[in-house]
Amino acid sequence: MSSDSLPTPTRILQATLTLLEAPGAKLPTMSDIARASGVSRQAVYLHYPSRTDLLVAATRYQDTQNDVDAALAASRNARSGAERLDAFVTAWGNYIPKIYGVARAILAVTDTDPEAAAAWNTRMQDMREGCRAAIRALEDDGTLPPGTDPEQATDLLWTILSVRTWENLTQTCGWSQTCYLDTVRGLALAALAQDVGALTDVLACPDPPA
Amino acid sequence: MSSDSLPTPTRILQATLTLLEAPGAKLPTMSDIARASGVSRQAVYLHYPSRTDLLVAATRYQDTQNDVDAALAASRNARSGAERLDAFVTAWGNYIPKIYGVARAILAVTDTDPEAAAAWNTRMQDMREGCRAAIRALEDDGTLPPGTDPEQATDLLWTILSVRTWENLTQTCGWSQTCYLDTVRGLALAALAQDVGALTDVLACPDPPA
DNA sequence: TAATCAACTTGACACCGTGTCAATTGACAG
DNA sequence: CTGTCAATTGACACGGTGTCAAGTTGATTA
Repeated sequence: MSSDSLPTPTRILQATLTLLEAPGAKLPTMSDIARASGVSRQAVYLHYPSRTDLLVAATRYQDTQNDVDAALAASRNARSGAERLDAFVTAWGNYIPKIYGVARAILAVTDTDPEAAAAWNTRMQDMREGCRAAIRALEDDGTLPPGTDPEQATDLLWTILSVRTWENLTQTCGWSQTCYLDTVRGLALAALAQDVGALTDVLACPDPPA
Repeated sequence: MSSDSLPTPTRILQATLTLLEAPGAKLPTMSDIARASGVSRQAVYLHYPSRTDLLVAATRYQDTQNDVDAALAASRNARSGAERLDAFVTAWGNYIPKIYGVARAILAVTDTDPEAAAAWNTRMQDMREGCRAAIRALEDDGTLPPGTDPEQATDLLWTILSVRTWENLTQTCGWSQTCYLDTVRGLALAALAQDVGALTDVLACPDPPA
């Protein structure tokens, strides 16, 4: 087994991700994680001094595994601003499901642990850069609505693309991923690229509203 | 003091709301609440068997105090669908800041306590009815984008008007309430009432992006 | 005046999860 | 053989929730 030969910190991270990504799982305790890692509870603390540290390390590890930057960089090749926005929404929207488990765990402790909140914020700041770039491309095209402050447009796009929005539509409302993508893409184009028809035939997915 | 003459359960609820509504406050413990109520910790459990029960009771109490229904009912008088949507967004958007403290506390335990999640969901279901009605008005006007399923349009509006969205824009991004309102109104009109100019000059609030 | 009853208090305790500490084991390297 | 490092074991403190039993207080009723 390759997992036996991996260094302990990595084994712990992988076990953490496995627990976090299990659909509909309860938020794991340190004991759960230790057990799943095949390691004592104290060994976990030996490598990650607190639960928050571990969760943050888990996101970082996950990012290196998934190569976010590569996925998001694809949108840089788009010519028009609208195309770029489209590509960015698609790339990020498809990335969210991969990180949702970890995001959920971090967001859950965010209310009580300011350190976790800070870590998550800087994590999301990177994504915000992508929003910023997409908005700037629209700005160059002159397709932004008249009188729009690019900073606020970035905030809006960033909010539309937030994990919470994804969670609401797919988890609470039961939308499929493709339906989510179509809608959010249409919403972004309609609101920020003045694309009138962007939402035509979009809100019509054959989904059972769970 | 009028608060001395109030029945204990009510005093507890009021103290809870006061703690919850204090800006930037930590989530209060049962001891905090008892102390603020001028009552022993066990007296709290005497009336509310669990923290979740207390929080849920606090929202209900708050709703009766604020008379949500009256505020939201105003939107029923609008003639056109777009006007109705506008009025509803304004009414609900102005209600969110009042309930945010409690909402925050309930949402925080939602991840671990399914009972709290259920209570909050039914709480939000009422609001969803308002979304549904606004969408239906647009449907009657024929202003919904072609090929739109009203149920999904409702989901989308409901998500746009979610507490999380408000939280993201006003708390995290530092937007003013009026800026939030203008933007969300514009977003809803642009996306669901095909109002092309709804976002013109809207994303231009003189706010310091905190 | 005395008994009663409900609301409330006091203080203890169990349970769980986080985080800490100290003593111990086992393997590997010089 | 000895040191060192990683990991284990088992104990403990702390904070928060929730429970329990015994006592207090004050108003009502006999």
